[in-house]
Amino acid sequence: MATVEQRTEPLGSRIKALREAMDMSLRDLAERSGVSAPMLSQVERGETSPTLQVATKIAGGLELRLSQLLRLDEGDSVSIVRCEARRKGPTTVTGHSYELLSPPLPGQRAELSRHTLAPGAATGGAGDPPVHEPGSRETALVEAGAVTLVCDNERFALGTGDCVTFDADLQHHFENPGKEDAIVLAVVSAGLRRS
Amino acid sequence: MATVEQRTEPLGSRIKALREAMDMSLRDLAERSGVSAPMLSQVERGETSPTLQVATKIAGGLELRLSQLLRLDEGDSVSIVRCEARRKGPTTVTGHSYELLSPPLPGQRAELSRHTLAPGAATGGAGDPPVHEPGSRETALVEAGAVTLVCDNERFALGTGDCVTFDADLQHHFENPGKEDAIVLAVVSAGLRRS
DNA sequence: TACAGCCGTACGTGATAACGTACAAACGTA
DNA sequence: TACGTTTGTACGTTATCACGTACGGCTGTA
Repeated sequence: MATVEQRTEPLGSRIKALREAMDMSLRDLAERSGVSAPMLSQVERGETSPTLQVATKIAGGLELRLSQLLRLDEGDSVSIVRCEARRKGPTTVTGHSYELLSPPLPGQRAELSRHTLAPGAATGGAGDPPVHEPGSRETALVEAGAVTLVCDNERFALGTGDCVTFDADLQHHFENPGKEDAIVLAVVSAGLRRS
Repeated sequence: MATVEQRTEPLGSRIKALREAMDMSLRDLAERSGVSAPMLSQVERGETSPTLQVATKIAGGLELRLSQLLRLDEGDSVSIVRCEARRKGPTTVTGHSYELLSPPLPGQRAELSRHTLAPGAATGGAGDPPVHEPGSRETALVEAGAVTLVCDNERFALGTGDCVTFDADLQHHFENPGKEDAIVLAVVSAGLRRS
């Protein structure tokens, strides 16, 4: 019977490396995680595919969330986007323009964009599409001017230098109530497909 | 026998919601993922805890990485860090100071920091601690001046407005070769514990 | 009213994940 | 050298995961 040769090895190696980095034996991790030592051994060597239940326990024993543990085997290298090579975002609303600063690669963890808002303008209308994918989270920094964040029908006033973090899958947009241009730097992290 | 009432429901609901959002039936997802429809049904209802193998397949059928799928059940709400409430980072090297812009909460996906580099200064020495946790990834935007990124012994020259993304668990630091202060905005995403 | 088609779920079976125990090798100490 | 301890792994058993099949409930069409 030709065993399917499933790609579970890298995770096993990762677990082993992390465990050893924390200077723990299999039995130490077993006690901390509530998973038996032999099971851990098998998982580390890729001889078995753990259940989400035990995988979660193992991650917990390593003081990690399972999502963090799994995320370790992705992406690579260095990627530069030159100032002049920034991708302009489509201008759908007058008074709002933006550029994408992070590289257009799949598997990015965070997308950086720089938004310019004219006085009185807003990013997207009241209840428009500018809602991000489920599970995504946004961090925004006001570089210049002042803006109002409207998130889930609540309003938050933000001045220059203020920084806000919120669930980006909620209905939200920024407004510029001032007399001058406002510049907002936005970091959207952990988005999904299916817009 | 009192079944353990394991907390696997939220993931199941998530899967169901995503599947329905993509307008797919259990059998559709079964074909796309290679997991049987009855299995999917049980997972969605939290009646069983899938193997990492099949969980990966399910995520694949939803066009997601498993880490992304799992990440959906964390965090919440809005969190503001006022300009004057920024936490100053410890100044260990002369000529380098920085502030933390993102909130000091656990479970953050991305940490935003703003670094000021005096002429000739560098963030951390040559091969010093400023290496982030395994698996973390960093996106840096040069706001002012020019800097040189040294990542894994390779050098990258960056001008104002340039943006770079790289694996932050590699040996790296920034240098300011210019005559004026340089300001770098850094986004570190997906870090782990255990520095 | 039928019938064809799909939906999600209950059932029974084989595969395997996860446990507890027991073992051989490596280490430190007396 | 001999012993106690700890390391990681092999073994056999039980729990449960994952499959294929089959069923009742809906929806739309003839």
